Amino acid sequence: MDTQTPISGPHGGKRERTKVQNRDTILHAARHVFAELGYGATTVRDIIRATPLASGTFYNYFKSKEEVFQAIQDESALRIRPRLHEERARAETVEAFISGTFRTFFEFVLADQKSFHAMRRNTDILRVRMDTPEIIAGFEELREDIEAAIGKGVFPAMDADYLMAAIVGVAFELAERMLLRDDPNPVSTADFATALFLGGVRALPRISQPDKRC
Amino acid sequence: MDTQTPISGPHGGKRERTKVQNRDTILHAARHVFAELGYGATTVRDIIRATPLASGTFYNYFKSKEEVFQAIQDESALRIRPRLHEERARAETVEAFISGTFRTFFEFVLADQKSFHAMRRNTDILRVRMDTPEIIAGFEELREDIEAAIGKGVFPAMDADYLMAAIVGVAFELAERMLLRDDPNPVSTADFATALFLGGVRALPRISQPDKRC
DNA sequence: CGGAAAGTTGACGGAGCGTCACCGCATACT
DNA sequence: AGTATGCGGTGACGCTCCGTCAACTTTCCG
Repeated sequence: MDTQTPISGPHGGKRERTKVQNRDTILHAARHVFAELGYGATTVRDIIRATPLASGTFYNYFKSKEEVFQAIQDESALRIRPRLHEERARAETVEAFISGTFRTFFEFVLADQKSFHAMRRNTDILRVRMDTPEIIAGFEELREDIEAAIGKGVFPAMDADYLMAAIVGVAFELAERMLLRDDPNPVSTADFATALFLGGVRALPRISQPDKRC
Repeated sequence: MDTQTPISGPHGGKRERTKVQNRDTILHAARHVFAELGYGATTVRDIIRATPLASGTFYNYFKSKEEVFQAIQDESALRIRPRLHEERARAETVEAFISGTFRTFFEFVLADQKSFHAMRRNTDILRVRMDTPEIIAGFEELREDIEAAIGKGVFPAMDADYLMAAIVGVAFELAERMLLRDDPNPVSTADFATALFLGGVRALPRISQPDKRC
């Protein structure tokens, strides 16, 4: 007995195992293809071809390339969301709230560069941003954290929705610019954003020679 | 003579006239279809079908739906760019520079709502932003205007590239939020952004009840 | 008026799409 | 172990969209 243990248990079953394995195979291949061709140029067939599976099998797991992409994005969002939330929940000051958010985000983006680039980049001039359920939840969590901070008296009472949008806009746009630089520096990028949100343009770090790059 | 004036001049020629007319027909149809289906779901065939022209004719004018979309975007960009530039060139203070930029932008977006929405919205959760040559030129113009303002002593010496990115990020993200509201108000939205850039979070307009909408 | 050039047409081969009847293998039951 | 059951992988199929191009129509101009 127990020679090659085809345990029929609900989790050790062959069915279950190949199911997660197939899903993983597809996601892995998709990550590769998206990075290679960009989101826009990628076809479902490209992903399938990068896989030993048949086309029908793909559709057992995902409805479209959008859904695959979404699954990949959600994975990233799920990794960073708790970090951001904890950072902000701990914050006793505006400084800690803002700087913690930006620093965590830019550091994550740099580490997760590949996924972030695939997310924003596309063929040529078309940029794509997919706001998956997890990402939208992240935005709403930010808004709630702002509202909580207002409640705690850390922030003045203001339009939390607009502030959330402003933070998101700056975070994504600066992240992209940061990645274009020769030596991306999440700390100094976060410092820039933090100074802006704390004191406005006049509080921005002074520099003698603006960091000029195309 | 001069019954239906088939003037053969280089500009009154029938050839020339139908050329601009066809192009216009396609652009008009495309605007309609993009607004109807969203950018992602639209196919070249959809645009052709919304037109009395044959498929081959379409390709005499545009290579792809991307190119049509780009032409539409460029049109908007060409309308707003000079306004923004003049506003900023006139600015003698940081206030005027920032507030002029945001106010002009949000007012334009509201008026041009349809085009902007087609630009950002897409099927469900996928957002598309196409940075056409004209739009990129607009970003670079903003950076140059910032650098010029630094030169004039209006701005302190800072990372103009990052500031440009921050302004762009806030402008686009707030514009989208603004359009989601029941009664979009470009002035108060611009006031919010301006206060943020002038004095940071603590300078933001106070409100008793945050404007909560999903 | 007539020849040349420019522009339009739509049918065509090629590719991606999503489906579904088929079938092999893991699972469940005796 | 042997057998029945049905899950899920397979890939060919019908469909749509793609971009092209040879044939045709219209405009231009001498």
